[in-house]
Amino acid sequence: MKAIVDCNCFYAACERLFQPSLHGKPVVVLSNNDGCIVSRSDEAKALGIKMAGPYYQHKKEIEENNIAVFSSNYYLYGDMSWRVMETLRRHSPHVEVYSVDESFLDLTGIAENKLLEYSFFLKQTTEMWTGIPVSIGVAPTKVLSKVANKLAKKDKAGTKGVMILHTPEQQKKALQNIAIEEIWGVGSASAKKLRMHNINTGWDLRNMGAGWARKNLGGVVGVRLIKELRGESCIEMKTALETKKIIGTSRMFGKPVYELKEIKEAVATYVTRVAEKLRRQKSAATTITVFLVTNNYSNAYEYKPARSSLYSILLFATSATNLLIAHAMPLVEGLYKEGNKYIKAGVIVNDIVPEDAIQFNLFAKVVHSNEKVLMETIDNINFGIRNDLLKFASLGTKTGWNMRQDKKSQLYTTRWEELVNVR
DNA sequence: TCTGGGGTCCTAGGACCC
DNA sequence: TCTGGGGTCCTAGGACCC
Repeated sequence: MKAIVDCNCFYAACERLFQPSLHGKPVVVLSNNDGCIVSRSDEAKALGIKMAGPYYQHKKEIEENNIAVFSSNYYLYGDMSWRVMETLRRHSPHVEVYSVDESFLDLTGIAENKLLEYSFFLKQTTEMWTGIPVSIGVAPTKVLSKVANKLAKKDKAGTKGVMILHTPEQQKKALQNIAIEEIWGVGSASAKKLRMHNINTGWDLRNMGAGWARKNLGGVVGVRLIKELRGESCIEMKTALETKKIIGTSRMFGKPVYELKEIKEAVATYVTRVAEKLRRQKSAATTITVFLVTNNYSNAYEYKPARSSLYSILLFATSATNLLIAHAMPLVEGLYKEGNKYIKAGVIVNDIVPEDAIQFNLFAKVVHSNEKVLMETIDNINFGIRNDLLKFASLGTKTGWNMRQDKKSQLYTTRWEELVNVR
Protein backbone atom coordinates (compact mmCIF):
# COMPACT_ATOMS: atom_id res chain seq x y z
CA MET A 1 0.00 0.00 0.00
CA LYS A 2 1.05 3.58 -0.62
CA ALA A 3 0.22 6.74 1.25
CA ILE A 4 0.27 10.36 0.20
CA VAL A 5 0.75 12.88 2.98
CA ASP A 6 -0.27 16.35 1.89
CA CYS A 7 -0.04 19.58 3.87
CA ASN A 8 -3.32 21.49 4.00
CA CYS A 9 -3.10 24.93 2.33
CA PHE A 10 0.62 24.77 2.92
CA TYR A 11 1.80 28.34 2.29
CA ALA A 12 -1.16 29.83 4.12
CA ALA A 13 -0.55 27.42 7.00
CA CYS A 14 3.13 28.48 7.20
CA GLU A 15 2.18 32.14 7.41
CA ARG A 16 -0.48 31.52 9.99
CA LEU A 17 1.89 29.50 12.13
CA PHE A 18 3.85 32.64 12.92
CA GLN A 19 0.83 34.87 13.33
CA PRO A 20 -1.46 32.94 15.65
CA SER A 21 -3.95 35.80 15.64
CA LEU A 22 -4.84 34.70 12.11
CA HIS A 23 -5.97 31.28 13.27
CA GLY A 24 -9.45 30.55 11.97
CA LYS A 25 -9.24 33.67 9.79
CA PRO A 26 -9.06 33.83 5.99
CA VAL A 27 -5.52 34.02 4.59
CA VAL A 28 -4.17 34.03 1.02
CA VAL A 29 -0.63 33.85 -0.33
CA LEU A 30 0.40 35.40 -3.66
CA SER A 31 2.78 34.13 -6.33
CA ASN A 32 5.98 35.90 -7.27
CA ASN A 33 5.44 39.47 -8.33
CA ASP A 34 2.24 39.44 -6.27
CA GLY A 35 0.58 38.17 -9.46
CA CYS A 36 -1.77 35.31 -8.64
CA ILE A 37 -3.31 33.72 -5.59
CA VAL A 38 -1.49 30.43 -4.99
CA SER A 39 -2.62 29.35 -1.54
CA ARG A 40 -5.82 29.91 0.41
CA SER A 41 -6.87 28.93 3.89
CA ASP A 42 -10.19 27.07 4.21
CA GLU A 43 -11.85 30.29 5.34
CA ALA A 44 -10.65 32.08 2.19
CA LYS A 45 -11.91 29.21 0.03
CA ALA A 46 -15.28 29.43 1.75
CA LEU A 47 -15.45 33.11 0.79
CA GLY A 48 -15.19 32.10 -2.85
CA ILE A 49 -11.60 33.13 -3.53
CA LYS A 50 -10.44 31.09 -6.52
CA MET A 51 -7.10 29.34 -6.91
CA ALA A 52 -4.68 30.97 -9.36
CA GLY A 53 -6.91 33.99 -9.81
CA PRO A 54 -5.04 37.24 -10.56
CA TYR A 55 -4.68 39.20 -7.36
CA TYR A 56 -5.77 42.55 -8.77
CA GLN A 57 -9.09 41.06 -9.86
CA HIS A 58 -9.83 39.85 -6.32
CA LYS A 59 -8.45 42.86 -4.47
CA LYS A 60 -11.84 44.32 -3.71
CA GLU A 61 -13.41 41.22 -2.19
CA ILE A 62 -10.19 40.50 -0.32
CA GLU A 63 -10.36 43.91 1.33
CA GLU A 64 -14.09 43.73 1.94
CA ASN A 65 -13.75 40.38 3.68
CA ASN A 66 -10.70 41.42 5.65
CA ILE A 67 -8.57 38.60 4.24
CA ALA A 68 -4.91 38.61 5.27
CA VAL A 69 -2.59 38.75 2.24
CA PHE A 70 1.05 37.63 2.00
CA SER A 71 3.63 37.75 -0.77
CA SER A 72 5.31 34.38 -1.16
CA ASN A 73 8.19 33.76 1.21
CA TYR A 74 9.84 30.68 -0.25
CA TYR A 75 12.68 30.42 2.23
CA LEU A 76 10.18 30.14 5.05
CA TYR A 77 8.13 27.53 3.18
CA GLY A 78 11.26 25.61 2.21
CA ASP A 79 12.37 25.41 5.80
CA MET A 80 8.95 24.33 7.07
CA SER A 81 8.76 21.76 4.29
CA TRP A 82 12.07 20.30 5.41
CA ARG A 83 10.74 19.96 8.96
CA VAL A 84 7.61 18.14 7.81
CA MET A 85 9.56 15.75 5.58
CA GLU A 86 12.11 15.03 8.32
CA THR A 87 9.27 14.12 10.66
CA LEU A 88 7.90 11.66 8.11
CA ARG A 89 11.34 10.17 7.52
CA ARG A 90 11.72 9.51 11.25
CA HIS A 91 8.65 7.28 11.15
CA SER A 92 8.70 5.71 7.72
CA PRO A 93 11.58 3.94 5.98
CA HIS A 94 10.68 4.94 2.44
CA VAL A 95 9.63 8.53 1.84
CA GLU A 96 9.51 10.03 -1.64
CA VAL A 97 9.28 13.80 -1.45
CA TYR A 98 7.01 14.65 -4.33
CA SER A 99 6.69 18.40 -3.94
CA VAL A 100 7.21 21.10 -1.36
CA ASP A 101 4.10 20.01 0.52
CA GLU A 102 3.57 16.34 -0.39
CA SER A 103 5.30 13.02 0.10
CA PHE A 104 4.50 9.48 -0.94
CA LEU A 105 5.18 6.78 1.66
CA ASP A 106 5.63 3.10 0.97
CA LEU A 107 3.56 1.29 3.61
CA THR A 108 4.62 -2.21 2.64
CA GLY A 109 4.86 -4.32 5.78
CA ILE A 110 2.12 -2.58 7.73
CA ALA A 111 -0.79 -4.90 8.44
CA GLU A 112 -3.96 -3.90 6.65
CA ASN A 113 -5.95 -3.62 9.86
CA LYS A 114 -3.33 -1.21 11.22
CA LEU A 115 -3.29 1.23 8.31
CA LEU A 116 -5.82 3.60 9.80
CA GLU A 117 -4.19 3.67 13.21
CA TYR A 118 -0.75 4.21 11.67
CA SER A 119 -2.00 7.04 9.45
CA PHE A 120 -3.55 8.85 12.39
CA PHE A 121 -0.35 8.45 14.35
CA LEU A 122 1.64 10.01 11.48
CA LYS A 123 -0.83 12.83 11.11
CA GLN A 124 -0.87 13.68 14.80
CA THR A 125 2.90 13.47 15.18
CA THR A 126 3.53 15.71 12.17
CA GLU A 127 1.05 18.28 13.38
CA MET A 128 2.45 18.23 16.90
CA TRP A 129 6.09 18.55 15.81
CA THR A 130 5.69 21.12 13.03
CA GLY A 131 2.36 22.85 13.54
CA ILE A 132 1.40 22.15 9.91
CA PRO A 133 -1.90 20.27 9.42
CA VAL A 134 -1.81 17.37 6.95
CA SER A 135 -4.24 15.00 5.20
CA ILE A 136 -3.42 11.40 4.38
CA GLY A 137 -4.74 9.08 1.67
CA VAL A 138 -3.85 5.38 1.54
CA ALA A 139 -4.46 2.95 -1.35
CA PRO A 140 -2.73 0.28 -3.46
CA THR A 141 -1.59 2.79 -6.13
CA LYS A 142 -0.40 6.37 -6.23
CA VAL A 143 -3.38 7.56 -8.27
CA LEU A 144 -5.87 5.95 -5.88
CA SER A 145 -4.03 7.33 -2.85
CA LYS A 146 -4.37 10.80 -4.35
CA VAL A 147 -8.10 10.16 -4.76
CA ALA A 148 -8.31 9.11 -1.10
CA ASN A 149 -6.39 12.18 -0.03
CA LYS A 150 -8.64 14.50 -2.00
CA LEU A 151 -11.77 13.02 -0.48
CA ALA A 152 -10.27 13.14 3.01
CA LYS A 153 -9.56 16.84 2.60
CA LYS A 154 -13.00 17.53 1.24
CA ASP A 155 -14.79 15.93 4.17
CA LYS A 156 -12.58 16.77 7.13
CA ALA A 157 -15.47 16.39 9.57
CA GLY A 158 -16.34 12.89 8.38
CA THR A 159 -12.87 11.50 7.75
CA LYS A 160 -10.77 13.42 10.30
CA GLY A 161 -8.30 13.96 7.47
CA VAL A 162 -7.47 10.33 6.75
CA MET A 163 -8.96 7.97 4.16
CA ILE A 164 -7.96 4.37 3.45
CA LEU A 165 -9.05 2.77 0.16
CA HIS A 166 -8.13 -0.78 0.85
CA THR A 167 -11.02 -2.90 -0.46
CA PRO A 168 -12.48 -2.82 -4.00
CA GLU A 169 -15.80 -1.65 -2.52
CA GLN A 170 -14.15 1.35 -0.87
CA GLN A 171 -12.37 2.15 -4.14
CA LYS A 172 -15.58 1.94 -6.15
CA LYS A 173 -17.43 4.24 -3.81
CA ALA A 174 -14.58 6.75 -3.80
CA LEU A 175 -14.24 6.79 -7.58
CA GLN A 176 -17.98 7.32 -7.98
CA ASN A 177 -17.67 10.33 -5.72
CA ILE A 178 -14.86 12.07 -7.53
CA ALA A 179 -15.22 14.24 -10.63
CA ILE A 180 -13.03 13.45 -13.58
CA GLU A 181 -11.01 16.66 -13.41
CA GLU A 182 -10.02 15.91 -9.84
CA ILE A 183 -8.10 12.80 -10.82
CA TRP A 184 -4.32 13.13 -10.62
CA GLY A 185 -3.11 13.07 -14.22
CA VAL A 186 -6.27 14.42 -15.82
CA GLY A 187 -5.71 18.04 -16.77
CA SER A 188 -8.07 20.52 -18.34
CA ALA A 189 -7.49 19.34 -21.90
CA SER A 190 -8.21 15.69 -21.13
CA ALA A 191 -11.10 16.51 -18.82
CA LYS A 192 -12.85 18.39 -21.61
CA LYS A 193 -12.40 15.48 -23.97
CA LEU A 194 -13.57 12.94 -21.40
CA ARG A 195 -16.69 14.96 -20.61
CA MET A 196 -17.52 14.98 -24.30
CA HIS A 197 -17.40 11.19 -24.24
CA ASN A 198 -19.74 11.32 -21.26
CA ILE A 199 -17.03 10.15 -18.89
CA ASN A 200 -17.73 12.21 -15.79
CA THR A 201 -16.43 10.42 -12.71
CA GLY A 202 -13.36 8.47 -11.74
CA TRP A 203 -15.49 5.34 -11.90
CA ASP A 204 -16.51 6.05 -15.51
CA LEU A 205 -12.87 6.40 -16.47
CA ARG A 206 -11.83 3.29 -14.58
CA ASN A 207 -14.22 1.26 -16.73
CA MET A 208 -12.77 2.34 -20.09
CA GLY A 209 -10.59 -0.08 -22.02
CA ALA A 210 -6.85 0.14 -22.48
CA GLY A 211 -7.17 0.38 -26.28
CA TRP A 212 -9.49 3.32 -25.94
CA ALA A 213 -7.11 5.06 -23.54
CA ARG A 214 -4.16 4.49 -25.85
CA LYS A 215 -6.02 6.13 -28.67
CA ASN A 216 -7.78 8.95 -26.84
CA LEU A 217 -5.89 9.72 -23.68
CA GLY A 218 -2.26 10.39 -24.50
CA GLY A 219 -1.10 6.90 -25.44
CA VAL A 220 0.85 5.07 -22.75
CA VAL A 221 0.02 7.77 -20.21
CA GLY A 222 -3.69 7.06 -20.46
CA VAL A 223 -3.23 3.31 -20.27
CA ARG A 224 -1.17 3.68 -17.12
CA LEU A 225 -3.74 5.98 -15.55
CA ILE A 226 -6.57 3.50 -16.04
CA LYS A 227 -4.52 0.64 -14.65
CA GLU A 228 -3.71 2.71 -11.58
CA LEU A 229 -7.41 3.47 -11.10
CA ARG A 230 -8.06 -0.28 -11.17
CA GLY A 231 -5.57 -0.85 -8.40
CA GLU A 232 -2.73 -2.11 -10.57
CA SER A 233 0.38 -0.20 -9.58
CA CYS A 234 2.28 1.29 -12.53
CA ILE A 235 3.81 4.42 -11.04
CA GLU A 236 6.41 3.16 -8.63
CA MET A 237 8.06 4.83 -5.68
CA LYS A 238 11.16 6.70 -6.67
CA THR A 239 14.31 5.54 -4.99
CA ALA A 240 17.41 7.51 -4.06
CA LEU A 241 18.01 11.12 -4.85
CA GLU A 242 17.58 11.81 -8.49
CA THR A 243 19.43 14.64 -10.10
CA LYS A 244 17.48 17.08 -12.19
CA LYS A 245 17.73 16.74 -15.96
CA ILE A 246 16.70 20.30 -16.62
CA ILE A 247 17.33 23.30 -14.40
CA GLY A 248 15.87 26.70 -15.03
CA THR A 249 15.16 30.05 -13.47
CA SER A 250 12.79 32.61 -14.92
CA ARG A 251 10.89 35.59 -13.63
CA MET A 252 8.28 38.05 -14.70
CA PHE A 253 9.77 41.52 -14.40
CA GLY A 254 8.34 43.83 -11.76
CA LYS A 255 7.48 46.21 -14.61
CA PRO A 256 8.04 46.08 -18.37
CA VAL A 257 11.67 46.47 -19.46
CA TYR A 258 12.90 48.03 -22.71
CA GLU A 259 16.65 48.34 -22.20
CA LEU A 260 19.18 45.72 -23.24
CA LYS A 261 21.37 46.54 -20.26
CA GLU A 262 18.61 45.77 -17.76
CA ILE A 263 17.70 42.51 -19.46
CA LYS A 264 21.33 41.46 -19.35
CA GLU A 265 21.44 42.17 -15.63
CA ALA A 266 18.33 40.11 -15.05
CA VAL A 267 19.58 37.21 -17.16
CA ALA A 268 22.97 37.26 -15.41
CA THR A 269 21.13 37.02 -12.10
CA TYR A 270 19.08 34.04 -13.30
CA VAL A 271 22.22 32.33 -14.63
CA THR A 272 23.75 32.77 -11.18
CA ARG A 273 20.74 31.06 -9.61
CA VAL A 274 20.87 28.22 -12.14
CA ALA A 275 24.59 27.69 -11.58
CA GLU A 276 23.98 27.46 -7.84
CA LYS A 277 21.32 24.82 -8.37
CA LEU A 278 23.71 22.88 -10.63
CA ARG A 279 26.50 22.95 -8.08
CA ARG A 280 24.18 21.98 -5.28
CA GLN A 281 23.38 18.73 -7.06
CA LYS A 282 27.03 18.34 -8.07
CA SER A 283 26.34 18.58 -11.78
CA ALA A 284 27.48 20.53 -14.78
CA ALA A 285 25.59 21.47 -17.95
CA THR A 286 26.53 21.51 -21.62
CA THR A 287 23.64 23.48 -23.10
CA ILE A 288 22.33 26.86 -22.01
CA THR A 289 19.13 28.43 -23.33
CA VAL A 290 17.99 32.01 -22.81
CA PHE A 291 14.45 33.08 -23.51
CA LEU A 292 12.74 36.45 -23.51
CA VAL A 293 9.02 37.10 -23.42
CA THR A 294 7.41 40.20 -24.87
CA ASN A 295 3.93 41.57 -24.63
CA ASN A 296 3.79 44.37 -27.15
CA TYR A 297 0.28 45.50 -26.39
CA SER A 298 -0.54 48.72 -24.68
CA ASN A 299 -4.05 47.56 -23.89
CA ALA A 300 -4.10 45.72 -20.57
CA TYR A 301 -6.80 43.34 -21.79
CA GLU A 302 -4.59 42.06 -24.56
CA TYR A 303 -2.28 39.70 -22.79
CA LYS A 304 -0.57 37.77 -25.57
CA PRO A 305 2.93 36.97 -24.47
CA ALA A 306 5.35 35.93 -27.23
CA ARG A 307 8.43 33.93 -26.43
CA SER A 308 11.68 33.66 -28.33
CA SER A 309 14.76 31.71 -27.39
CA LEU A 310 18.33 30.92 -28.40
CA TYR A 311 20.68 28.31 -27.08
CA SER A 312 24.37 27.70 -27.02
CA ILE A 313 26.25 24.41 -26.74
CA LEU A 314 29.38 24.63 -24.62
CA LEU A 315 32.65 22.92 -25.49
CA PHE A 316 32.61 21.19 -22.12
CA ALA A 317 30.12 20.95 -19.29
CA THR A 318 30.43 23.52 -16.54
CA SER A 319 28.69 24.89 -13.49
CA ALA A 320 30.88 27.97 -13.21
CA THR A 321 28.75 31.10 -12.97
CA ASN A 322 31.16 33.30 -14.91
CA LEU A 323 31.46 30.85 -17.82
CA LEU A 324 27.72 30.41 -18.04
CA ILE A 325 27.17 34.16 -17.95
CA ALA A 326 29.75 34.55 -20.71
CA HIS A 327 27.72 32.18 -22.87
CA ALA A 328 24.39 33.71 -21.97
CA MET A 329 25.16 37.33 -22.76
CA PRO A 330 25.59 36.90 -26.56
CA LEU A 331 22.28 35.02 -26.58
CA VAL A 332 20.55 37.99 -24.97
CA GLU A 333 22.10 40.27 -27.57
CA GLY A 334 20.93 37.96 -30.32
CA LEU A 335 17.37 37.96 -29.04
CA TYR A 336 16.98 41.60 -28.07
CA LYS A 337 15.12 43.93 -30.41
CA GLU A 338 14.91 47.58 -29.62
CA GLY A 339 11.39 48.82 -28.98
CA ASN A 340 10.04 45.54 -27.69
CA LYS A 341 8.28 45.55 -24.37
CA TYR A 342 9.84 42.73 -22.37
CA ILE A 343 7.90 41.27 -19.47
CA LYS A 344 9.87 38.17 -18.58
CA ALA A 345 13.19 36.41 -19.09
CA GLY A 346 14.55 33.01 -18.23
CA VAL A 347 17.55 30.72 -18.36
CA ILE A 348 17.48 26.96 -18.78
CA VAL A 349 20.36 24.50 -18.79
CA ASN A 350 20.25 20.88 -19.92
CA ASP A 351 22.51 18.07 -21.08
CA ILE A 352 23.40 17.80 -17.43
CA VAL A 353 26.21 15.47 -16.36
CA PRO A 354 27.70 14.63 -12.97
CA GLU A 355 30.46 17.03 -12.05
CA ASP A 356 33.03 14.23 -11.86
CA ALA A 357 32.25 12.93 -15.34
CA ILE A 358 32.96 16.09 -17.30
CA GLN A 359 34.53 15.38 -20.65
CA PHE A 360 37.24 17.97 -20.90
CA ASN A 361 38.07 19.56 -24.11
CA LEU A 362 41.79 19.71 -24.88
CA PHE A 363 41.83 23.44 -24.32
CA ALA A 364 39.93 23.48 -21.07
CA LYS A 365 42.76 22.32 -18.78
CA VAL A 366 43.75 24.10 -15.57
CA VAL A 367 41.34 27.01 -15.32
CA HIS A 368 38.74 24.67 -13.99
CA SER A 369 40.20 23.98 -10.58
CA ASN A 370 40.57 27.67 -9.75
CA GLU A 371 36.99 28.28 -10.69
CA LYS A 372 35.83 25.45 -8.51
CA VAL A 373 37.45 26.96 -5.42
CA LEU A 374 35.98 30.34 -6.24
CA MET A 375 32.49 28.89 -6.68
CA GLU A 376 32.67 26.95 -3.44
CA THR A 377 33.67 30.06 -1.56
CA ILE A 378 30.80 32.05 -3.00
CA ASP A 379 28.35 29.25 -2.35
CA ASN A 380 29.39 28.89 1.26
CA ILE A 381 28.67 32.53 1.86
CA ASN A 382 25.49 32.78 -0.19
CA PHE A 383 23.83 29.49 0.76
CA GLY A 384 24.38 30.42 4.37
CA ILE A 385 22.60 33.73 4.41
CA ARG A 386 20.83 33.76 1.07
CA ASN A 387 21.11 37.41 0.51
CA ASP A 388 23.42 37.40 -2.47
CA LEU A 389 26.10 39.40 -0.73
CA LEU A 390 28.60 38.29 -3.32
CA LYS A 391 27.60 38.89 -6.86
CA PHE A 392 29.28 39.16 -10.19
CA ALA A 393 29.52 42.69 -11.48
CA SER A 394 27.27 41.96 -14.48
CA LEU A 395 24.31 41.42 -12.19
CA GLY A 396 24.12 45.13 -11.58
CA THR A 397 22.60 46.77 -8.57
CA LYS A 398 19.68 48.55 -10.15
CA THR A 399 16.40 46.86 -9.48
CA GLY A 400 14.00 48.05 -12.16
CA TRP A 401 13.29 44.48 -13.26
CA ASN A 402 13.11 43.04 -9.76
CA MET A 403 9.83 41.52 -8.77
CA ARG A 404 7.29 43.13 -6.55
CA GLN A 405 6.77 41.65 -3.12
CA ASP A 406 4.83 44.18 -1.17
CA LYS A 407 3.40 41.94 1.50
CA LYS A 408 6.21 39.65 2.43
CA SER A 409 6.40 38.14 5.89
CA GLN A 410 9.63 37.71 7.81
CA LEU A 411 12.16 34.91 7.45
CA TYR A 412 11.09 33.59 10.83
CA THR A 413 13.09 30.42 10.85
CA THR A 414 16.20 31.04 8.76
CA ARG A 415 17.53 34.51 9.58
CA TRP A 416 18.78 35.50 13.00
CA GLU A 417 17.50 39.05 12.68
CA GLU A 418 14.00 37.85 11.90
CA LEU A 419 13.46 35.09 14.42
CA VAL A 420 10.06 35.20 15.97
CA ASN A 421 9.97 37.27 19.14
CA VAL A 422 8.79 35.59 22.31
CA ARG A 423 8.28 37.69 25.36
C1' DT B 1 9.32 6.77 -66.21
C1' DC B 2 9.85 4.60 -62.26
C1' DT B 3 10.05 6.43 -56.76
C1' DG B 4 10.10 1.31 -50.44
C1' DG B 5 10.34 0.48 -45.90
C1' DG B 6 12.29 0.58 -41.64
C1' DG B 7 15.04 2.46 -38.37
C1' DT B 8 17.41 6.13 -35.26
C1' DC B 9 18.13 10.54 -33.47
C1' DC B 10 16.87 15.08 -32.47
C1' DT B 11 13.84 18.98 -31.45
C1' DA B 12 9.73 21.52 -30.46
C1' DG B 13 5.85 21.65 -28.17
C1' DG B 14 1.91 19.83 -25.54
C1' DA B 15 0.02 18.13 -21.29
C1' DC B 16 0.42 17.64 -16.81
C1' DC B 17 1.93 18.28 -11.92
C1' DC B 18 2.37 21.34 -7.59
C1' DT C 1 -1.19 49.06 -14.15
C1' DC C 2 -1.62 44.71 -12.56
C1' DT C 3 -2.12 37.30 -14.87
C1' DG C 4 3.95 32.71 -11.07
C1' DG C 5 7.80 29.40 -11.37
C1' DG C 6 10.04 24.96 -11.86
C1' DG C 7 9.82 20.68 -13.23
C1' DT C 8 8.72 15.68 -15.91
C1' DC C 9 7.25 12.85 -19.52
C1' DC C 10 5.51 11.90 -23.99
C1' DT C 11 4.51 12.48 -28.98
C1' DA C 12 4.85 14.12 -33.60
C1' DG C 13 7.51 15.17 -37.20
C1' DG C 14 11.76 16.21 -39.70
C1' DA C 15 16.42 14.75 -41.07
C1' DC C 16 19.08 11.26 -42.05
C1' DC C 17 20.67 6.48 -42.91
C1' DC C 18 20.74 1.97 -45.33
